[in-house]
Amino acid sequence: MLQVAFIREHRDEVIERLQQRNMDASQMIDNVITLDEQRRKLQTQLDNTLAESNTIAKEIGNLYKSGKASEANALKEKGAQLKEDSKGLEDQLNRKAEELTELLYQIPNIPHHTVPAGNTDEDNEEVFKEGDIPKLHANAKPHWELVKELDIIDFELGNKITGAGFPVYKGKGAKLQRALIAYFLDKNTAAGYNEVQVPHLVNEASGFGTGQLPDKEGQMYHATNVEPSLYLIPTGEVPATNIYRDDILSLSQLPQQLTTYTPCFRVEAGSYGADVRGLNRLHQFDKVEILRVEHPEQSYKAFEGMIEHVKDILRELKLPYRILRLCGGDLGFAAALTYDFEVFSTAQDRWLEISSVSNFETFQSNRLKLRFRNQDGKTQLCHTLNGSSLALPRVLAGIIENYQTEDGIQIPEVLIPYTGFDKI
RNA sequence: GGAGAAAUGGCAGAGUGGUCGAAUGCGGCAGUCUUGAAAACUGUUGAGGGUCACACCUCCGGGGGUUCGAAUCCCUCUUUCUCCGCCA
Repeated sequence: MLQVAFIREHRDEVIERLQQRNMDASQMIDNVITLDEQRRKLQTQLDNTLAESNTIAKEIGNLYKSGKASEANALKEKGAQLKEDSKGLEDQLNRKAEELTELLYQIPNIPHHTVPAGNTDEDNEEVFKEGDIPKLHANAKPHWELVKELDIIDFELGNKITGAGFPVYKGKGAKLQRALIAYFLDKNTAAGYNEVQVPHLVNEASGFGTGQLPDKEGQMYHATNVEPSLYLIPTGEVPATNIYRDDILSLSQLPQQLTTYTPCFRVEAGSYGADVRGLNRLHQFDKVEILRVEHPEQSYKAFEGMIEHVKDILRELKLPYRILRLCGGDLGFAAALTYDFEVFSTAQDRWLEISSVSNFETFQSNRLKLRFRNQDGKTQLCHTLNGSSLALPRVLAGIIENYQTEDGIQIPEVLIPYTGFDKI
């Protein structure tokens, strides 16, 4: 969420930069400024009332001590009246503050100045491309056919147990999946990310902290038969980032680098057609995530570092990929800048998104109250970043499709030590 | 699941109705001393709101209550610890 003080001081700039998202925020921004003014006015009134009430309470204490009970009793009435006043003011203040917060929740992050204009994914800007697209044999097939023939991923079985979008990985398919997870985690920890295992259900405060709530309420599975209700995580980002909620880090604690492997659960309502075939879109999938908490001056350098890291993994896997800089219209609610990685699937003849690296700047940390103590000893909001390294199903799809041969699927060399076999 | 105890600033730990945003110690920061460091000494050191800056307000696990006044009393929830039971 954007900082009110920033909005107040940079009204025109905020409106102008949000236009990059194809939204006219002027009305919202002006409402924020008005609500904030009203809020502060009420706060002052309340403070003054409480100050008076405090003074009287002290006086009464002194009067009792000096034995002037009757005078003290006279003052009590006034104190009671002030208390009543303060309650009324407090109610008004809370309502106003809530209204302001709700409005702020609806305003997305300000795009980074490099974010290109545009409405849809067609307007995303390709910034990098690497790797050879393999020439497949004549009988090459998409992964959903291959995995069925080889009996390594069973969609129908998952459908029986749970429903569509919850596949069962079997035999070498399961092993390959596990190999990828181990390989990703090893790469990430070698690069300095600390491995953590986190809960797969989170409370409401965590959902708000990273910005999934209230924006993506409908996208998350929600367990409501427990009190308080819990959400199944749509990404490891949510629990991992919330590790830092309400923290004040020292300069020496920055940067923080985490990596975590988690399943991810997404409702994905309204999806249909070829986009969602096979592994392309699931309700449950695995992902290894990398996450950083950075000094604001370092965050874009860190962003580049994360991009290079993901590149390195894809190079090792020898998968052809490209990097897109998301346009304003495609940029996620909380992100200031996002680069998507896409692997080319030869058999499907299309690009599959396998990673998304974002800098949220202070958007998440403002909600999280994640701060650090700067050189002047003042608290200041950190920048948060995260990215997938990587999302499993589409990497799996990319490997299965691009590495297919007439007599089975070759395993990428770097994975063989993890799988223990070189062909499926 | 049962019984008991507890939750205070970065940490430890005082504080049972007004003089408490809170003793003291440790840690942190700054200074003195030193060639430099350590030690010692001196000062300083929670967060948020508000203000040009002060003033002022809020916060002692969360929420609610009693009172003119709550860290302190009451209710409730959560968490932690000890003992017992059960269990992957």
